Amino acid sequence: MDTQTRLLDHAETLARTRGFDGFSFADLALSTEIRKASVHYHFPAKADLSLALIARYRGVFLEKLHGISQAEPTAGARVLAFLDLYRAASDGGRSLCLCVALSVTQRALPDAARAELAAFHRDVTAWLEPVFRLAQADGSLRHVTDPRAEASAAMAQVEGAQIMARAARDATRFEAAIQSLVARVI
Amino acid sequence: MDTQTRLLDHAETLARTRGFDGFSFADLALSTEIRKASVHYHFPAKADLSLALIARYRGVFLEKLHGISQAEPTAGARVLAFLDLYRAASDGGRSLCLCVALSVTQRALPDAARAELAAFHRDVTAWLEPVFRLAQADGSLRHVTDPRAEASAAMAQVEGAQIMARAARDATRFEAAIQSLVARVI
DNA sequence: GTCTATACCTAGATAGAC
DNA sequence: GTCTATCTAGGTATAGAC
Repeated sequence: MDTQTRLLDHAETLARTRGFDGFSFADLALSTEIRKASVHYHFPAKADLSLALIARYRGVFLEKLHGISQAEPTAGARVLAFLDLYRAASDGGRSLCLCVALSVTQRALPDAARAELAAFHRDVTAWLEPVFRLAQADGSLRHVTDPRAEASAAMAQVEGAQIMARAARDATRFEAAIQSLVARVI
Repeated sequence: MDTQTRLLDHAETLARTRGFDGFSFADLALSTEIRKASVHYHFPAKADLSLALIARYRGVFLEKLHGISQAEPTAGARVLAFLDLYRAASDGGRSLCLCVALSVTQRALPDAARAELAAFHRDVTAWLEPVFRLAQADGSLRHVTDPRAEASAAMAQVEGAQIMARAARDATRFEAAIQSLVARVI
């Protein structure tokens, strides 16, 4: 695997477990076993790293969503698979979705990274909305009256669930927070 | 107003707008117009400040919740008032509830602060659960089947809504993310 | 209680050799 | 592409005068 990819992999893990401001190029250098200056060769500034991270993450995540659409015919099954994605990202409260991890970063991200982040949110809700619309048609999820509102709400709920699990370092908090959605699946 | 209180007020604002790691004692000294060393006199380490902040915040927030219970007789009205609290805390995407701001902090909080944070989450969901139970009795909120699950979900939803509004610096994201809950009020 | 001054450390980033 | 060495800025914290 090339150095660039290894750096992104380790940086993603660090950003998601400690927050983007919670690791330094020194930490990244340690975990990839190269020197700090070499990290700067690949990513001159941390701002460059943030952009590369979120851009890659968005592509990979969208692929997964499309995979769900192809594998699951019903809206209920798609929502459950969506929750699986975020459950995995939460990793028992040890980790956050990269999007959440960067969203809560204090230090100003470069405009390009902020735009990627906004695009990520837009893409995910844009994927969710037709899922809830499908639910109205196939009846595999109860009480859907406004697919657009449901899409926003579901995203907020999984993001909040990750935060709660992380604060308590307790995986069951995530489950408790999404239970109301799971229970609506027929 | 005494210095201690002024320090806590400014520190709370800074923590909620920039994140707890996003301000330094130097920033706090600047905004309160005393010297950095004097800040250290009141709060020897930043860990002490985190604990004082969350402990005070929990008390104040619980007071507000009790106020809602007394002022609003129906479950629907209580949920709307609860949302008002978080809408105000979000301040158009410029701010976060202190609890969220500290929950997403990268740097390890002292155990006592972590315990306060967990207690805050526990207290709020403990307040929400009987509200949803009341909804089942008074019919002022649609589709409540599991008050306990609803309490967890509502908390996740408002926390996630704050994160989304903050990431986009856009107040309408908060509204969009809680719309599904608002629409359930009769 | 508040101040000036300072010590210590870490993070981000660059220079220049190999 | 990777290294050693170094610079600078800023954050946390303390000493000691007033």
